[in-house]
Amino acid sequence: MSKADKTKEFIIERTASIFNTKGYAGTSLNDMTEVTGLTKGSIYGNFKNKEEVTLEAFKFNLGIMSCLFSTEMEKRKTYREKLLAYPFIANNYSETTFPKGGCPILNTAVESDDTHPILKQQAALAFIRWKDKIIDLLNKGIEAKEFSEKLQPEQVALTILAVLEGGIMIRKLTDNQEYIEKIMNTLRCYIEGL
Amino acid sequence: MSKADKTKEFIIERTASIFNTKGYAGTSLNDMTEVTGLTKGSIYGNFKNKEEVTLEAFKFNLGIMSCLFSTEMEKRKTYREKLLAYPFIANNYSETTFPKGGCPILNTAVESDDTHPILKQQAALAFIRWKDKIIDLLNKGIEAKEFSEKLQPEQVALTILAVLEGGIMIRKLTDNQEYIEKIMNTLRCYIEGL
Amino acid sequence: MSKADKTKEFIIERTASIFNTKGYAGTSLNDMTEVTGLTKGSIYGNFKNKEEVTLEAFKFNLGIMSCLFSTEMEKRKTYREKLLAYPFIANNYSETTFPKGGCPILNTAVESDDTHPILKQQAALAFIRWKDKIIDLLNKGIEAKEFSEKLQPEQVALTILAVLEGGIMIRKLTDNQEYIEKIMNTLRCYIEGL
Amino acid sequence: MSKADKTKEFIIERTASIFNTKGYAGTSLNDMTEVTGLTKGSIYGNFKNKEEVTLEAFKFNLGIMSCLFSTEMEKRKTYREKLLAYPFIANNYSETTFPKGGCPILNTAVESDDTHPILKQQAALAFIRWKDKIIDLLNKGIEAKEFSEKLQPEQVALTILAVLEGGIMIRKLTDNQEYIEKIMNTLRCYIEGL
DNA sequence: TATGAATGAGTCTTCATTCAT
DNA sequence: CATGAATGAAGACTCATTCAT
Repeated sequence: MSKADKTKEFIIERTASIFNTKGYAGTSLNDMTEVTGLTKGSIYGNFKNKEEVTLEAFKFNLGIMSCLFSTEMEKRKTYREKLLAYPFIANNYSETTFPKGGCPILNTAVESDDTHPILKQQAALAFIRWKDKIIDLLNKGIEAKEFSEKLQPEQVALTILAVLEGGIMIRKLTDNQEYIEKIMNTLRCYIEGL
Repeated sequence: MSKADKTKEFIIERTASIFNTKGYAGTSLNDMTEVTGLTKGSIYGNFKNKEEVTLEAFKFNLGIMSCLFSTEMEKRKTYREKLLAYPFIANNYSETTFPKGGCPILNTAVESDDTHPILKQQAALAFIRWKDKIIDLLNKGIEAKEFSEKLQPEQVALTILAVLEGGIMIRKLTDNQEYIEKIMNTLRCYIEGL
Repeated sequence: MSKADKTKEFIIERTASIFNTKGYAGTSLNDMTEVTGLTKGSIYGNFKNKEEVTLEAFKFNLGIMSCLFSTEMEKRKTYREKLLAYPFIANNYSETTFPKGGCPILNTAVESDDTHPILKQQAALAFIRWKDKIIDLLNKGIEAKEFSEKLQPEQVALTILAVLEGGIMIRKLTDNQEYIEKIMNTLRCYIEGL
Repeated sequence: MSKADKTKEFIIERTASIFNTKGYAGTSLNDMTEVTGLTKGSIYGNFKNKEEVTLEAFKFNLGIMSCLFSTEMEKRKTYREKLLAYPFIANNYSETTFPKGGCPILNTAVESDDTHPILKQQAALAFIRWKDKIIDLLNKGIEAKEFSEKLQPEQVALTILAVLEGGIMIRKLTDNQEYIEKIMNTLRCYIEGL
């Protein structure tokens, strides 16, 4: 890996959480220089734009979250148990493992309505991929006779995601861990009843 | 109502939807003068600073949404039917009735994490009041033997809100009406099964 | 005249000569604040852009030069004498009357080849108007039997302008007053022989 | 020729036309790396700074132009015919033979008034050499009885240059080939009448 | 010698805010 | 009360230049 690539990665690693906290527009070049210790010139030497940093930081945050879910899922065998990884992680949410600032998709969805169409598009894409992944799990679970045949995969997938995102948002808003636990409790029951 | 109060209200009415669309930080004084036809000086004559406008615009957007739900609820008699007003409205969501830009609580929750603590607090308060209102409905419904006695009001209320907010966010992100309909479908079933 | 208009005019007056000296791109906002004593914000309150200032400064410089020629011409009666105003003024060139930095059309022509198409267009327009004005004088002179009927107005007009601009450029480059005098001497003979 | 010299020459060759088009200040190091395919470090390895490149690029452009006139003149026998090479070339001006961007002396004269004294000095020197070369031709022509004895060599030389530069500038400004043809027509007559 | 990476002063522009009128 | 004009800090971004490798 070249030095340029190292610096790029370094910049992304350091800035990602600010982007996810202050918002992708609310994060300034100054924020970025402060947290990296680099100069503006250096950042512009490694990225074309603030937008490019923004986009890659979003991907980075997304990656952390995906990884978190994936590794937990791999530990689990049945499809039902795999799905239960979602409420499990959201419940045992911790700032050290989960991207600081919450779900990057949620954050981007809300922030970049008008202001940043490319980022919004990236987030929408990520969301749909996520949804399709859950649908895939559900279909496999149906095949494996784990879930009811009558189950409507897309509706279920969307519901799981809505509860998840809604829960994360409520936690972020109220800083009340109890709330998300209760919501995830419902989600667990919902999945168990599929 | 004094002239000052009228102007204040006028400013709020006009700016509220920009705030809910562009974000409370992303909306500039220039945006405000453009949409009101007033001068910056005039805005500062009626409000202490941008934050004050921000706060009142948030309240205004909140009011529109509350009103929407309340009037629909009043038409309905049983508590179950009252609760079903939520998925009903979210489903028949329209930019003319619902605040443009989506749920102000959700928006504020996401945007104002670090950047605007007072606004975040207001949103948190509004959320808790909303939650408590649903709890109240649930308790009354239990008393009226509409709902199961075993039902845990806070968990149910939080779940309803999570699905609602999650659904709105997904709609905002994907611009896909079908998605929210499916999610609200689940919510309807959930409420009907209480 | 409103205060805004006064400030605008003030800014133009003060900056015009820098633009004509340092070039329209080479003049920075800092140059402009220094020479006006105003802040950047104030300049942007009165002009949309640096480009807008640039364009108006060009017009201002153009105006000074046109005025210089016009007033000298009005003093003169015959068309031949009127044309002789050009070498006369270029000869008695002085930094106090003539725009500092030389002919704005010449300067703009050279500077804004690629970099500033709108400005170049303005300069080209000004040039053509100037040329047509000379053609008009020539035609009137022909009618008045002052000039030969065989004279080709456009060629003569273009020649006068080329010698004039060439002379100004040579003066600017060499800082040698003698040179322009010699060139204007030729121009005078040329006009006298028409 | 050492490798260093080769690289230097390569850089000059490639950058010269940008300098003459965008201006000596308007051309950035990035422009230079783009057009050469080299790195900034490499350019700084071969030249002390941007100014040095600037100066040599100016010389290079000057050389092209001089060469163009010289070779045309060598084909011609009488001094009058040699002088007529100027309007001939300016008339048959083509972007492939003539330095792109026009006469480097003219460009430098206009651009570098305040901003770049050394470059201006170089241009002034080149101009005077040019003028003296024409004076030389005129004197030889007088000796050879081609031109009138009464002719004032410096005035004629300056006039020729003024018309030439004025014409080139007008062409650059208006992009109208017809204009320069008319001007060069006058110049031809002027030389023929010497 | 050539490179890639970093620098920091500089560019233009927008921001929320103030205040004399 | 409302206005128009001014402020200066902060915004993103580009520049010529340097230096370890």
